[in-house]
Amino acid sequence: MLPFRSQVAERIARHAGLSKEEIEPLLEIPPDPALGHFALPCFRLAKQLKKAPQAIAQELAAALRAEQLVEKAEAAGAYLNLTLRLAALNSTILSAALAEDFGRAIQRKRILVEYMNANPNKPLHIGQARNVCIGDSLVRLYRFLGNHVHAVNYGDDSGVNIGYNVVGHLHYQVPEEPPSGEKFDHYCGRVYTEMRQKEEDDPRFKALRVDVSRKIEAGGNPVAQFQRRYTERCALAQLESCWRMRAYFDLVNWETDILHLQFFEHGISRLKNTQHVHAEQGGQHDGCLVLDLSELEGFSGLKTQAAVLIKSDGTATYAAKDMVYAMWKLGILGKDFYYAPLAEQPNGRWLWTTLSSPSEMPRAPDFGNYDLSIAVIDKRQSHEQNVVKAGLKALGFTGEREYVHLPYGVVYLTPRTLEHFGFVLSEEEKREERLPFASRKGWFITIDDTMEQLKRKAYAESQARNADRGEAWLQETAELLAVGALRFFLTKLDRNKDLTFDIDQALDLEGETGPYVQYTHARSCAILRKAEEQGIALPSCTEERAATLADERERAVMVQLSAFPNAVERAVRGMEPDVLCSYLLELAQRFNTFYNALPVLQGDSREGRLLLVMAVRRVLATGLDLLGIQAPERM
RNA sequence: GCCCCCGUAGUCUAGCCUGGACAGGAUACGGGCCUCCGGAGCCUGGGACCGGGGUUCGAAUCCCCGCGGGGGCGCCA
Repeated sequence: MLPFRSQVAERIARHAGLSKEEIEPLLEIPPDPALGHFALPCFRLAKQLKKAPQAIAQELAAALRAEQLVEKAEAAGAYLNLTLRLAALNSTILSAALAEDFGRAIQRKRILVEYMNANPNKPLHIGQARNVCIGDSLVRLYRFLGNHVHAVNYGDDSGVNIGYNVVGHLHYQVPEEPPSGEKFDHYCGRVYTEMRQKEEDDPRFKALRVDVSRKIEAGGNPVAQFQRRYTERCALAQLESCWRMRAYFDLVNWETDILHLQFFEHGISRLKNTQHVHAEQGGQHDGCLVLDLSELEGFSGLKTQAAVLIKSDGTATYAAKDMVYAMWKLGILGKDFYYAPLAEQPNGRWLWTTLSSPSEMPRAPDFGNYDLSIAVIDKRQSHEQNVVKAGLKALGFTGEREYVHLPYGVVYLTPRTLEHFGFVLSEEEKREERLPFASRKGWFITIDDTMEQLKRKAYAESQARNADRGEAWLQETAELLAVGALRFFLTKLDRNKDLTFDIDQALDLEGETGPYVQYTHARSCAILRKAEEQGIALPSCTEERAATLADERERAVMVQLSAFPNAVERAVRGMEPDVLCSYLLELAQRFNTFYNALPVLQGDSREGRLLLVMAVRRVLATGLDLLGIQAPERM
């Protein structure tokens, strides 16, 4: 927030005969920057001071005019509006905004952000892209604040899904290599669909699949080895889509490693010793190991007051596996994986994989033992995630460490989006406002296809404006604009709200979009470039120069600049990267208004305005980077 | 039956946690703006808080009762 807040509160408090602590929380930023830097609504003081609020505002205004810090003090009805001396205020804001550490903090937590978590047997769709945007932005935000963060993708490679493809390749002569050089995850998706059909047609299929699943879960055999190699390849193809969106990971945790290392047996034996877990005899859960929820908070009124951990056939439920996995995350399991490097990502950061046996590989980063473990999973999983938390609680886990399920709204598709990608809909479906992803019907809008369309559009736009630029530059620019458009589109909406994906909206490059913010950044760069061409040196920040920024449009930008640390803080506190989108749009809008009204390079205020442009450029670039979006100098 | 999330202009949305000045913005529609730093922009016009109570000097915001939409409550994965 604005600097000087507490000084202002202190001065007002002295004149009002109250304490600083009583005044400070009441201070506001006026809705219109022209009104001043701070406002104090005096309604609440009326009772305490036994005066009319309007009178209080007027008396305080008169008294505060004598203050050194204050340029202007006025009463507007019951509001006291204060304008501070610009030299001091502006130079403080500008030098802060121009500094390397603007908005940063010194937090030192160990944090795990687990996201993506797609089944590694098909390409990622744009619903999963929302997950990726939220997850990666959080990783960037936490790191920005100084935390030690690991980004993890959980690979569910033991489910039935995987079995279909493996059976196809091992028993039905489906070639492992994509025939026409198709991207591997897209190929896997097609094979999967074909094998689902094969199971319907061929009575031998199911037995083969059950056998394959058993071997995969047991491990240490050729089928399991084939599966790992195959699944890894598919996951890497999926990760390519993430990398393209500039989302990067540190580790892939494979479910089969959890199985082979017997994490589950180890964790569940500890759960068995708690008073809330018992073997059920008779009733609907006969022969199961269950967690009794009736005495745990948050489950009142449910039909079933118990969660099954181990089924009567001896296998584990998802909730139970998740519980044990959560124990590893928080460092209370007492077991660890083995690790090996898997791939070097485009940003130079190494991606690691878990293993179930020791390797000769170099020492892995210090995975595990997190203070804060965040799992980005859509909100439909809330109940199960509550069961996981209940399990941790039953274990007596109430330490400083925290397990968080970060829910987000479901992504739907508009009918015309499906038609745009060539799917044929029934008349009834066409009339719906939104449709769910339905893999059974093959409705599947992938990140890769959406990115291609975006890139093509951005390319055309950019080419029209930069005819003299080379092909490589155009490609690069179109790519970063496509990423900007997609990530901003998927991030800007309130995390809790359902999102209806419409291709025409997503393809929009005007209005409240990533490219709008990117454009504003390019504009600020253009001014600084022009200054350089004209031999104008970039100024350093002095009070004298800062004091010239007195126009209301300049001040509107200043106020927004000063709010950046607060926007970062709110985005992290609520785990809502969308807050940053709103902030950046507001900053860009205010800057563009300033840009249109006031020339920078001509006139007396050149040095001050250049400082403003420099600061805006920096904050836009920093903010966009926190959303995984590049800030181009030209576009 | 119970629990959770969401209802703001034609459409999409910010503000809600922490109550305060005429509820911001985008899009679509109407009217303007490049002899001047990039028109992916700027200026301008009309258009909205689901309903009813309550608390308060003051409610989009907090509380209660409704209404509407979505999701969840499996030995599924």
